[in-house]
Order: sequence, then structure tokens, then C-alpha cells
Amino acid sequence: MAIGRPSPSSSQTPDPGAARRPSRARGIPEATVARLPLYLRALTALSERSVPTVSSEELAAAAGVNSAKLRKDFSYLGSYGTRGVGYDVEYLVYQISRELGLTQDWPVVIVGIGNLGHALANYGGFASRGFRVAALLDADPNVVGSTAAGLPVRHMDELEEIVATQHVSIGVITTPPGAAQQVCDRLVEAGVTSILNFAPTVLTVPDGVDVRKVDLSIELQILAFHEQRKAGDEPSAGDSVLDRAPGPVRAAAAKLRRAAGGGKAEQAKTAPAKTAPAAKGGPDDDLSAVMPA
Amino acid sequence: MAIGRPSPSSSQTPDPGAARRPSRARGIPEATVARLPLYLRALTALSERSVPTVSSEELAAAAGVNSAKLRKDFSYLGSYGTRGVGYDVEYLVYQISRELGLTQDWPVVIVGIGNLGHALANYGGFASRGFRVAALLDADPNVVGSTAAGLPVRHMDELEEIVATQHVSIGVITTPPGAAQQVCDRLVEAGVTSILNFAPTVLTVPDGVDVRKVDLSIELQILAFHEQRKAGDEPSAGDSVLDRAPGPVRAAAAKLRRAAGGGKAEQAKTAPAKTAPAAKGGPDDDLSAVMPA
DNA sequence: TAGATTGTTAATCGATTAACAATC
DNA sequence: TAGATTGTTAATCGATTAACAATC
Repeated sequence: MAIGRPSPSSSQTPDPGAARRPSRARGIPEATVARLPLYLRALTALSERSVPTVSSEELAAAAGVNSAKLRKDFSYLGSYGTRGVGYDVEYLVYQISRELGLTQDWPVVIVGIGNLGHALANYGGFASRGFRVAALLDADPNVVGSTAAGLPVRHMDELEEIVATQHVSIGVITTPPGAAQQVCDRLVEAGVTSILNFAPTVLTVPDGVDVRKVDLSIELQILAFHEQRKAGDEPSAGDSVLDRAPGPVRAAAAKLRRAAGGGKAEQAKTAPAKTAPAAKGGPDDDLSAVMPA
Repeated sequence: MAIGRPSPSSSQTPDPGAARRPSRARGIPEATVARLPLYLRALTALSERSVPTVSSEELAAAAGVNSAKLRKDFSYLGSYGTRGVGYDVEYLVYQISRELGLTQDWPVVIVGIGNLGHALANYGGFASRGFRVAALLDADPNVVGSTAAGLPVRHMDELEEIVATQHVSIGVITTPPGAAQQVCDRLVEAGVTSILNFAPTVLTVPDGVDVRKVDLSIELQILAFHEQRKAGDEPSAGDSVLDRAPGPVRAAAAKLRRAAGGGKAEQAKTAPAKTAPAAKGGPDDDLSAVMPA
């Protein structure tokens, strides 16, 4: 039960782009890339406090990782530290910023200005690091024309022109799930090659387009999984004696359950009736009939 | 870490293995747990279309993963498929739901009712799968008393009572970063053991408490990293000939740069002047002086 | 039965970590 | 110099994937 579970990729993105990209751009591992923003944030805080240098130990603590990992991560960027001394804060801020591409301007469009779109438009961290909201877009005539975060909401029809003239390469999708793929297609068609998806849908994109997703409900479900196991009386699924039984016993047990037909539905009271071919027992079935006492 | 909440699954069979179970709950890999919600979503869609069975190939496509991975994932749960046929949709929906703990009710508190808190309170996916907003909380007297998503915003002072009486074990933090750790401490003290953090801060929690974070600005920075490399005109950092040079050459180059003192600032125009001890050149320095043509 | 598809194996790949030589 | 701390190595761990025997 690791504390923090600073989820190497809280990103929760199975990185759809990674497969076809020259495996790892520049040889920097994805896991390392995902941590660079964390280091940068910690370094920025140190910088604001005018701290001149920091050791891997201190910086790692601030970023919530261990120091060996941090040093390994930095080793992919180059040798930016000084043995016996540590890292120069300002210098490292600059190097990581540059590595992440934050020394340039990234115009972004947000599509779907509902509650979440509003929240994102107002998000301070947006503008802070090179990202700039180029436009807010919505398909709903009732929303178009209103303002959010001081910007007018424009109609989807303007998408192509905005992307082209403002050189937008990053799009944020905050539409309802039903509209997400369609919006995604249109963004890609217009020239956007990186998409941050807040809609709970799997997006299909052509090669060369990166998608990352942020999914509240998935995060909550992962928490629930672990929470369920803290409570003490865990469901026994998959942890029954069956799991530790030798192969032949398991096979025999499965066969018996199949023959019996309805054992599972009995035990798991709210389970749907099993009518289809896959009606096999899971490992949490009552196996008292076939297991030695 | 044990908290006083009703046993979530008291109807389950006793678990003889619980006592000696290793830390990783049930031996299901984290990566697999993180994908279960994805499978569940795809299965739910199939269920709504009354599709009775699905093959690993079809389901994998719908979830955006490859089928070998899906079958491996499912193998951790048990044998819920039928060779030659596939998986029973309804049955699998139930099994995964139960595995994730979604067959029980999860009351959740949201702390910090700004734009994002509002958005989350209104988020449909929240209620859909066992999660229920038990309370909205804020410290600002101007916000307290207003309503969001039909619920009254209550004062932080009520936190402890709400958590205790409603058996809340999951908290969502949508406060400004400066308040996040303090709010987190208070949630933990009150008995919350799972936290979903939207504030851009690293939270420190005691053992037994899980934290997951959702961080827009980190996601954007990761996209920017990859985007930068698509553009074609990559910065040369870390990709210079130096990286491919043999050790001795690198060492010599570093030494020379150190002696020269200001080489880097020249080349990287916006780099901060290097004044501190760690003022070494990075791999993108101009090395023409020491590298063979 | 013949065809289809699962569940599992084993090879591979990538990420983490402790330890320590290099070196400031 | 002596102490401190990096950068790197190597061991380990965990995740992915293709392939295929088992079996419906």
C-alpha cells in the first residue's frame, strides 16, 4: 500500500501513441518524461524561494519520488549536477523546461464549454507554462457567444480556421462522450496532433497523433478497488483455497461447477443469472463440495 | 488505517488466506487494476446494446488494448470465458464490478467548490457507478450556503461529522494548491483513506492512505514534450553527437566547457546565467571545438 | 467433428532500486 | 584533504506480447 501512489502516470494513459513512435523519443523513457513536470514544479517552488542549489535527496523528497530514481531520470537529460554539491536550481529549471518544450508557446483550443470546459478555461496553471488558450469552442448556439474566463465562446465552425491561423497543435476535449470521437476527428483533420481527452470514451486517432486521457470515474474506481481491500473483510474472489490448489484439483472443481450449473448465482446474490455459454464459476465459488476439509 | 465502516461485502465467503496475503491485494497487478474500469465501460456499452457474448479480440478493440493483454488481465480474475465462444457480457460486467468494489455504495466528499468542484459535483459518471456525493465542502463563507448540482455547500467545520456519520472513505480535493495538504491532513484525520487530488501539489499521507492525482498541467506538459518532437525542428539537447561519443571524449568535452565557463549561455539564448557550482554544460552545448568533424 | 477462442507460457522489454566508484 | 553527492552499474521487479496447447 504505497503511500501517495504518485502514480508513475497518474496520467492513467496507456499511451496510445507510444507504440508507433520511434519507441521512445530521444531515448528518454516515458516514465521519466511523466516525472519531469513533477521535478519542474518542485524546482520552480525552490526558485521562488531563491534557493540556489538542491541535492537529489532534497529534490526527490519535494517531488515525492526516491532519489535514485530522480538521479537516473536526470541522467537521461545530461550531466547537470555537480558531485558533492547538487543541482543548480535555475539551471535545472531551464533545462527541464526546454526538454519539455515549455520554452515555446503552445496555443490550445478547448472544445465543449460545459462545467468542465469552464473550469479548465479558468485554470491558472494553463497559462503559467507556455500554454495559452487560443479559443473556446462549442456546438451549442446557446453557449456560443457567452464568455468564459474572459474569452468568447466561438462556434465549432470556426475550428478549422482557428487551428490553421493560430498554429494550434493541442486540443482539449471536454464534450459529452457521445460527441468526443467526432470532435476528435475534426480536430485531427484540422491539423491538431495532440489531444487531451476528458470525455469518458476511447478515442481512435491516426498514427502520429497523441492522445492522453483524464478520467475521473476511472480514478475513483481504482481507489475503490484498493479501498475495498482495506476494509478488512475482503471478498474472497480469486483468493480462495482454489487458487492454491494443484492444477488437477482446480480443473476438477471447475468441471463440477459447470455440471452443477447455478452454484455461483446462489452465492453471489446480485449476480445476473448466467444463461450464456460462459457460465463458468469464478474462483470465489463455494468449493466445499470438492475441496478437502 | 482500519476505519469504522460497515463491512462492504459481508455476504462473501470467509477468506482463509486473508491473514497471510501479501501487500499487493489479491495479486492483481496495478496495471491490470487500472484497466478494469476500461473493460467495464466497454462491457457496459455492449450490455446496453444487448450483446450477449464478446470475444477477447472484440472487447480489446473496444477498450483500446490488445487482446493478449486483455486475456492476461482477465486471467488474474479467474476463468470467466468459454473457449471457442468468448465472454458472457452480463456475467463479466458483474464480476469486474464486484472486483472493483462497485457493487457497494461509496459516499464521497468534495472539498473546494470552485469551478472544478462545481464541474465534478455535476459530473454524471460520478453517481453512475456506486459513487455518491455525500457532501460538498468549502472554507469560504461566501461559498458556503450556495448550491451546486442541487446540493448545499457546507462548511469545512462539518467535515468530521459528515465523514463519521456517513462513513465516507473517499475524499476529492479541488482546493487551491496552498490549501490541499491541510485539507488532506484533515480528511485523513477524520477517517478518509482514499484521496483523489486535483490540486497541483504533492500530498504527504500516512501509510494506509491512497492518493491518486489528476493534474491537467502535467498532462499538457507530457503532450508538449512529444509534440515538440513531431515538429521536426527538435532542440538538439541530449541528441547531440556528444551523446554518442565515447566516455573519454565526453569527459574531455565537459572539462573544456567548464574551463570556458560561459559556453552554454551563449548557445541557449534564454538560459539563465550560470553562476552556481553546478554550471556544467549540458549535452547540447556546442562541441565543435572538441569533436572530430 | 472442425473451427474458434480462451488461458497460459515464456520470451522480451521497460522501470525501479540499492550500491558505490567517480569526483566535486 | 575529507566529506558530500552525483552519475552509473547491475540486480531485480513488473508489464507486455506472441504463440499455442487446451478445450469449448
